[in-house]
Amino acid sequence: MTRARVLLLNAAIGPLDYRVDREHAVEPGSIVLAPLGPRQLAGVVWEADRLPSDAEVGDNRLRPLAGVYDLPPLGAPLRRLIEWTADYYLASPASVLRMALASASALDGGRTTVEYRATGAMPDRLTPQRAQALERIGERQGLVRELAMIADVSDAVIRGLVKLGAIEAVEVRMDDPFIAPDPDHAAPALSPEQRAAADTFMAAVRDGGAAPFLLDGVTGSGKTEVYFEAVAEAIRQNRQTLVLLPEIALTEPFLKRFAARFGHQPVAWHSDLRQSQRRRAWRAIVSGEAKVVVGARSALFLPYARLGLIVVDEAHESSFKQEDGVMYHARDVAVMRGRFEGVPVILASATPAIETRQQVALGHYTEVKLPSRFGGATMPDIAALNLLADPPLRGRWLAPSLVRALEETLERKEQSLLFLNRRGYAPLTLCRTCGHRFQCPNCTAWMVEHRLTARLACHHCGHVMPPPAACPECGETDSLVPCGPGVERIADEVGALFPEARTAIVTSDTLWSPAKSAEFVNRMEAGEIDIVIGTQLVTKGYHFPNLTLVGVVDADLGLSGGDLRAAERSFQQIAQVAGRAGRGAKPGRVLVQTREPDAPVIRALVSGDADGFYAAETEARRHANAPPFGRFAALIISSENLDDAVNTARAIGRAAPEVEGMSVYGPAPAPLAMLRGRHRQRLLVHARRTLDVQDVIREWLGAVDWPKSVRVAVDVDPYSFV
DNA sequence: TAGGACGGTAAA
DNA sequence: TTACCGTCCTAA
Repeated sequence: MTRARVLLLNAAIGPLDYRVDREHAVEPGSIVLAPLGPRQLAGVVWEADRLPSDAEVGDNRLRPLAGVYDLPPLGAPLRRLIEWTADYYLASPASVLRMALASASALDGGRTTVEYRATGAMPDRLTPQRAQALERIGERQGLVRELAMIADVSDAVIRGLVKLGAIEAVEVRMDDPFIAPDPDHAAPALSPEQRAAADTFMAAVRDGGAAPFLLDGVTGSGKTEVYFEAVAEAIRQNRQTLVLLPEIALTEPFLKRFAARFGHQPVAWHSDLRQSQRRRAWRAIVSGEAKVVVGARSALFLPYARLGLIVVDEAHESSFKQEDGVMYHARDVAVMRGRFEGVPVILASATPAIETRQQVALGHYTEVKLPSRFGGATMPDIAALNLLADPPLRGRWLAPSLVRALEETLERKEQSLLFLNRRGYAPLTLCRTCGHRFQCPNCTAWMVEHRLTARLACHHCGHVMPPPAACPECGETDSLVPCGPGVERIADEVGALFPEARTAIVTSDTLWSPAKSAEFVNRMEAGEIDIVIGTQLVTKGYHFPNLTLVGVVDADLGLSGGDLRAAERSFQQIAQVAGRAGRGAKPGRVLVQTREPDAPVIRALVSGDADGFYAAETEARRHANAPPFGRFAALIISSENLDDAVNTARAIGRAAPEVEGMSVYGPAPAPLAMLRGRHRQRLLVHARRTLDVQDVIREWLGAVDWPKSVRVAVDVDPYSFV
């Protein structure tokens, strides 16, 4: 008898054994439907055939599989990736598998409809209507009503012919096929530097085999054009390409750019797809029809039929780190998938992460450099503005010299960008009389005032309230003051300074849909905007040749807090936003407002000494045994009940094993002590690189029990320490 | 004693 | 995760 070990789409249970009946042929990877208790669940065969009839569950207790889907089995490399991800990030294999089978409705088949066409057979009794119908229909195919219309007979005549076998029903796929991009549609003229880089990647795609690359090119160097050549090569080889982008908001400009190069858009994959779009995309990916897929990190686990290349664009972005559910880092998992599938992986960035640079230094990744801007554009000139020496007016945030620069840029009819990584109008509302601060009831966070939508909002849980007229504490009216600036407040300031200037606020609040994003790009390109005020959303991906001035409103913002990556992240963010300036023929200028012009980050940005900055940061990390030289894991213990969370965290802390090369800190309230109504405690594990922390933690947590209401999540290689 | 809330556990 | 079962409690 045949046994199959099946991994079900149920995060709470491991693989279960089933009986495979004769009518079902399965192999490892087959997507099947299996009975579980009173229900049926989709799953994937993990092992088949040669399973021993183990004593644990005897043959007689096995239930038969309910069915096998008419889909290609998941390949061995993907199954291995699922196992590796579950193992490394301490997640259940089923929760990783769910990302691969991301669309339950796609398993059942694409959307179809039934049409009718003549079979060529003549009915026994050929009435005049029937003869007329068959003659006029000819080779045509359509719905009953359409055929009746064409033949100018009633529906009943057509249905009669169907019954007699003169017309047959055919199932027709309703999803339009995706049009394949054309690798030779509009191949650009590349600089010699770009050509050499492109040739390297094209050779890697042609030769196949795992090969991680770091494409390290300054902002405006034309990295996209270079990896597009690798994509073109993959298309020619009839292999699929996956391009990962850090944010959905970036897909829209990317799709445009891709279509200009390849004649057609790639297949998009992200969490905002409608169910029908998701099903259509999933099936196209599985069949191999989708030649190029561009997506957010979740596209990484899809079952590509013939994967040939993975590109991770803006690979340094921390949004590649998933912060809930399976807490994986898409950049790192992409490299693993490339290894298992035996395909090249290109990590593209102007400001690569220290972890990635270290892989290059160790010889694990090949670095390909583009040290100069494309088309003769020069790197922008970056200067620090000391806010202590040249302070803004009271109640203002733009220093006089930045205001002058904006004025000059306006006079030249060029565009400016003001960068502040804070959504809304003001991050805190305070009562001047009693000192009351508006805090989110569910989170340890202030309520942020949003004037555009007229409300206070929590950026962590989405809690909103109308703007208060009076202080809820002391009842005082006219006593509430907004503290600190957000982009909306800067936009107000710009409006007051330059009433004639046309401004646009660019944040996830204003560019919440692809259409809004496209509209912004169009207005920018048409010169209908003079000054953009934006959050980190505008720091990457955009290419506006007439944008020549970038102002960083508060460079010190990212440096506060004890995050081990704070300096690196500040550097990347400011370097990226600075990179928006002067990408065309006109030179760019960048003014960075700071209270600490002598901080290493600011000095590095102004002097352009990225290498020196990275070298010092790397040395500091090495000294502190921080990643990539040592490793961290965070245990987050959360519960709606504070005592339960605290007690469980203490119990876990007490059970911490003594392991050579590993220290455990805490428990202590997690940096966000309350989030979405749950109290959070944290233990931090710091270990040497070579230690198998996952194994230690698995064993450690396996020996501790906690109430059902308490959730314990492990964040391996955590990114957020704040 | 019926019926509901709760907690533990099996699901192959 | 979901379904089911036993236990305990309350209302009748």
